Amino acid sequence: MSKIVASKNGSKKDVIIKKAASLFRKKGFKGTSMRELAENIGVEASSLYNHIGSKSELLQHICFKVANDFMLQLHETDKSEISTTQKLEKLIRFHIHMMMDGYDEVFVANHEWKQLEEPFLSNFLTQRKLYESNMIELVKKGIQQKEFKNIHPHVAVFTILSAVRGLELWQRHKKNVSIKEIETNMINHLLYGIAKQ
Amino acid sequence: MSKIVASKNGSKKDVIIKKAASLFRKKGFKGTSMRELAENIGVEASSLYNHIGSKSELLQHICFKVANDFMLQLHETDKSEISTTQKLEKLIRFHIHMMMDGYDEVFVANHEWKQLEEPFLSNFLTQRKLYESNMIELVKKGIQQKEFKNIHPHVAVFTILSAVRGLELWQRHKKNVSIKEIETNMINHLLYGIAKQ
DNA sequence: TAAAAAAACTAATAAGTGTTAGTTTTGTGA
DNA sequence: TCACAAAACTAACACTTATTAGTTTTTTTA
Repeated sequence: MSKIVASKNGSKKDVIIKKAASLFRKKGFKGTSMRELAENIGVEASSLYNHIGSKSELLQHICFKVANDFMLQLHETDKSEISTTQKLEKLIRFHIHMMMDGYDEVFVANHEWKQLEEPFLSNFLTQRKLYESNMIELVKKGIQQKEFKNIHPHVAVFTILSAVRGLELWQRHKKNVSIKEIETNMINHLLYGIAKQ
Repeated sequence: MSKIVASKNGSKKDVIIKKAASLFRKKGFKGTSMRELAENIGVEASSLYNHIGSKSELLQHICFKVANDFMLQLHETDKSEISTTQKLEKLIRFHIHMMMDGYDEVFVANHEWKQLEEPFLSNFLTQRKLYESNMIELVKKGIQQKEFKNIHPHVAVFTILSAVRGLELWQRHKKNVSIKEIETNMINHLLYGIAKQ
């Protein structure tokens, strides 16, 4: 019937992946059928296979694109000549912006990676672990340099990662609070706490 | 062949729900088949229907049990005669313990509620929103009473909820860090921050 | 120990899954 | 305008899904 419309900067495959990310977020990977995806694009299910290899391939593409983006930013931040506190702040800000700009993709990478098949599953988990280790090292350095309190680096990193990850929940309130406001408040909260002392 | 073994305090239905929670967490609701669930219990799929009504019913039971537990604790905490900071701390501690004791169930309630069917889906979301509003009010009071800094209550609550929710990620590191240690560190982090000032 | 109830079984249903084969339509460049 | 390639289509595949009906086995009760 209709035809998959390629947007200016992106192949038809990209259009499919974008829509897949949106549906996978809303209904989950297993909860989204290829027929449903096709219908949302305006095409028959079998036509999708002119552009992609398989359903799993879609998930792989989404997950590893996100993982890559975060990894890249981590390395870049690590190299830059700023204080450890500033590095941590920069990373937190990047998380916040990724969550706002690439909501569907980041969400899917966070929640649907379990549905990856081997060897992609192992690969993904390795990358994630590597990312975490790097952040922990950063916090450790901050403690050594007496920029941070004598906290448990592991717990601190997970608390931060979880908090920014929770920005998912913010999509529903986008209208009421500005990104800038969220960003400032969250960084203050995670770095300086909320209690007066 | 074999028979579903009822544990001392729990009907056979409870055994099924417990196993369902475990599988739903590991493989997702849609990713878990009734045959798989049955096999894990040691019984044919059709036999499950002597004890439960449907697959969805299992998810409903898990989600609303968790929602209820949190709601109850919130009300109880609200009534108790302690400072607002202490109330917030008590709630955070409850979240941490729920996550540690009822890991599978809390995880499923957090991640698989989307798969609920109406009217349960709406019902669940309403309850969650109510919980959030109550926490926001608590933080607002803390600010009025000058216990907390002049933060954005909405952002603060979501940051806290997200952080404790992220305790999911801790299951893999249970061996290396004690619960007590996580608890103390996380509360300090969320209330007082990590940066020296 | 006989009757009743509970809970297992086998077998089947109808619907839905991802994916492929083969064919027709559409768009493009010569 | 004609040939070629890209991308749509229809139809089917083999398999899995949740659930039901009907039957047999096991357990409980009297």
